Amino acid sequence: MKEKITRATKDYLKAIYTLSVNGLPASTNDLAQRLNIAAASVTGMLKRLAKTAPPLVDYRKHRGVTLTPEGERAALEIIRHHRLLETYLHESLGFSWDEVHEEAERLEHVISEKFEARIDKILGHPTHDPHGDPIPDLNLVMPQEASTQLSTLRPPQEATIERVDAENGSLLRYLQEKSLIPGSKLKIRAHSPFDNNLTLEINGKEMILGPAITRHIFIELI
Amino acid sequence: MKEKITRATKDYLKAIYTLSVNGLPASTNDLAQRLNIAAASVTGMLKRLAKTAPPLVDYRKHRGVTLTPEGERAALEIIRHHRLLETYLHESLGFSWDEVHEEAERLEHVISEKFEARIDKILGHPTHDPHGDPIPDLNLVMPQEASTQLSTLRPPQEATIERVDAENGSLLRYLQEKSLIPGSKLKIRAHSPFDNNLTLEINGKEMILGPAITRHIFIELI
DNA sequence: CACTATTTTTAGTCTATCCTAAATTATATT
DNA sequence: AATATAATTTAGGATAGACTAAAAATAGTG
Repeated sequence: MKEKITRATKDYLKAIYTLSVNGLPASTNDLAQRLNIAAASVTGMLKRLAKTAPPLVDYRKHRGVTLTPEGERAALEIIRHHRLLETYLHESLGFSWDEVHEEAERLEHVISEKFEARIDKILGHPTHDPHGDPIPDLNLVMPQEASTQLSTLRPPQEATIERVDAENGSLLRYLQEKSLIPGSKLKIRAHSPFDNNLTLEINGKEMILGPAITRHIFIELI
Repeated sequence: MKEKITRATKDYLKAIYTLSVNGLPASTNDLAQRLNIAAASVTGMLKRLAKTAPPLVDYRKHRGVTLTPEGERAALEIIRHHRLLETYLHESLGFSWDEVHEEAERLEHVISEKFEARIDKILGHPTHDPHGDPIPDLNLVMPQEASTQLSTLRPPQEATIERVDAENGSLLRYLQEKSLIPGSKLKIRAHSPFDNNLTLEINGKEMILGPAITRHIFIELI
């Protein structure tokens, strides 16, 4: 009775999942932008996804989509593949953290459960990928995700970087150069009003970062 | 000017390559069988492949297909991916030799040149995959392939198994159980006429094998 | 609350790749 | 050479997933 879940379907489910973390439905337009597909095409696809058996999404005209339990399950499976792969590419194959996303994006659709199990074991059942994103466990339970943005801190708070929310290669390379990576400890030295720049210290080095950057960095207070 | 080479295209090129090792064209029917596609569909696809720019195959009605230099290049790239992957899955991820084919079949289409280069390096630039099939090198030059069938030997010849030509999982498991794997040394003890069974000794154990098996095993005389 | 700007959907196409059934061509056998 | 069998091609469709242009619905603003 199970419908075949194609590559395109998986991409949609994954996108819907990440766009609706807060529980709110994902909009047609946001999906179109993230998937690089015309909005009209997204509408067509959502209709199809909504009438599979069992339905993968809950879609209502002009109101956006959410995942059904089945859809969420499928999304989590792919996300688990993706993040395990990113970790594996980084740890075992020496890919830099700005390269792993693109490669994992292609591999995630074709690896078997066996492949997944092997790399999971080799990596020691990791809970987070190189960007700090949580990896759903074998039962597809998603670990807690760091949710405090660096941009919300004020002196003299101190924190550890837990997660970086970016797929863009050049931004990631920039962050790495500044040691703005998961695990780094930092102290807030100053905050400037109006532009919301933060002055912070990492590894004894001071730097000033604007909100366009600090919004993408998630931390845990020390 | 380069045409996009799709997944289906690659599958066809690979199949044509392996079906025409001897230089003879591959037939529509053989391709259909190997690819599990209706013969009529193969005809349609071959026509398309013949009129890309540059053409990937040389196709003439009722005469079969051969690869053009461009087609052969593309085929060798995929075969390199496939065989490197099989080797990697076996050596580094602990897949058994009867499992690697299926997994590699899916992965070969999506790995990047970087991924290829990494596993090639990790494996020490292997020249043969776990079944003994030669792996084209970086310049796509194919190493010499063992071409003497075990079925042609007669007592008291001795040989080393170089290659096993099979994709079927249960046959592969059977061969492994009998130590009929690349590297094994064997002695021909007897040959029975009519049924062409061979009695041979491997690791001190004797066994009798019919031509349905010995035809798929390729050796190098000692 | 009416009007405009934005978002979303409808309608009509397109391409790649597959299918089945029928027609044609090639090969083998008398 | 005539015929039967096998292999191949033609013809006509189907489907998934994308596109553009135009229509419709929603949301924001005076």
